[in-house]
Amino acid sequence: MSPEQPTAAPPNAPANPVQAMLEAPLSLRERKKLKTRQTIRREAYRLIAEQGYENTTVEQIAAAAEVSPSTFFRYFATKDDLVLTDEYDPVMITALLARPADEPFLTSCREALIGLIRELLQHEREELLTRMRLVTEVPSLRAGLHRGGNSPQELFLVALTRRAGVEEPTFDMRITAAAIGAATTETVLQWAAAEGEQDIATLVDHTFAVLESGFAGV
Amino acid sequence: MSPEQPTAAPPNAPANPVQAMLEAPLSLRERKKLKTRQTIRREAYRLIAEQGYENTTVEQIAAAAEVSPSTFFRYFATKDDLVLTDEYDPVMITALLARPADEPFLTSCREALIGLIRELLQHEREELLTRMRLVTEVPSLRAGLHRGGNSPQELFLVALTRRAGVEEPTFDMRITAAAIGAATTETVLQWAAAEGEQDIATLVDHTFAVLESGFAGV
DNA sequence: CCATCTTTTGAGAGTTACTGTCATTTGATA
DNA sequence: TATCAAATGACAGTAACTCTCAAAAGATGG
Repeated sequence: MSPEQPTAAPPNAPANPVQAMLEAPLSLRERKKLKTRQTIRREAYRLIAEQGYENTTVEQIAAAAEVSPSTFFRYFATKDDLVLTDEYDPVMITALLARPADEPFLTSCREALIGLIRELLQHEREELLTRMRLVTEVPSLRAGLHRGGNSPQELFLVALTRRAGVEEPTFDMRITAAAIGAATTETVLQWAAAEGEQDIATLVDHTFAVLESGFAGV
Repeated sequence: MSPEQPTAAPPNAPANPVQAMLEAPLSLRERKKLKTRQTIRREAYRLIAEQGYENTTVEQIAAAAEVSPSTFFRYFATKDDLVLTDEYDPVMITALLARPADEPFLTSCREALIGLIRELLQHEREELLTRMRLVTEVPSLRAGLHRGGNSPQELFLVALTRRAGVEEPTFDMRITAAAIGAATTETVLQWAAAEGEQDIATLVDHTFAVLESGFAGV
């Protein structure tokens, strides 16, 4: 019924996950869907840049993308999802699970994060900046960041649970994922707030140093 | 225009902040406002318990509380605020700032938290449990937890900034507040998920031990 | 007690995000 | 070319808000 998200890259996919997804052979139907999705997003970002997020209605976006409002909601469950969803969570989880299991989890996170972000910056730097700026500025988006499923917090929790090979996460895992996820989010937002002028790897390193130190500095 | 929140307890208020707020001399107008606010909340919780959160409309709540929908929104900016807002943030900040300035921030947080929670449990244990259960279950509430102003994250950030005596929080303060705030939230939710049967002081202690250790265990 | 000013309230109209249904179109398949 | 499944659009409906304005009720000074 609803259009599928692009599937996660398999473990043996090419090094660049973004390219990997784009290179996959697609049927006409799938190409059209992808195109529609991209058109909606593109037109949405254009209108939002012109008028602001709150002043841009779903109806306007749908009209600009030449689809009906119904169709808009078939591609994005909510207006917020335009900005909040991306397709990198599975990639990040894969990257996390690819790290040695006996490595401290903080180290795994730092390395996986830096790797993924570097990749993203090469291809979608501007879009990422725009998105993060919107998230910072629009309250409903800021809130939505922590909604079920696609928050960094959930992501780290899944990785931790799987790595431990258990079904249900423990309390320790929950608080760990929560803390690391929140700190990570804050770091990316900080980077966007500085217009991307600070080196994000340095910021991430710094964040994880603070986490590792047990917040000794404050 | 909009009804005022009960003001923060002054530094030299009685030990129990809840009582302190209730003991303040109130004009007839203020008493009515407080009563209206309490009635709305009480009727709302009653209806929500019967029908669930999503199935309970603002119109129903307003009718049950015998006010107009307009008035509902004068008392609660959003339906979510019924569950998400409380009046303890200023109390917590005061408690945090009352700790010695050279104490590690983590210690200050742990002690202030345990103190406040113990206080709350004596008077509003059931309501707190209900609220936290709702927050866990209803997605929009879970998201709203992190919205501007009344999240633990914001609260810790304000405390950190004031304690350092500066205007703008540093990057370190941001990630620290984010991590501690998220871990704290998770802890309280865990307590509620276990129906309040675990000792919350023990849970909090455990959480802060994990934070202090630099996540050495995972 | 009365007159006046201010705050609070209710009524009503309007906007917008979202849901659900159903008939039509369009790509896939044999 | 005929058939089936997926995608779309039109439409009606719901509910959370927002705004405006006039009426009601408490505060205040005489």
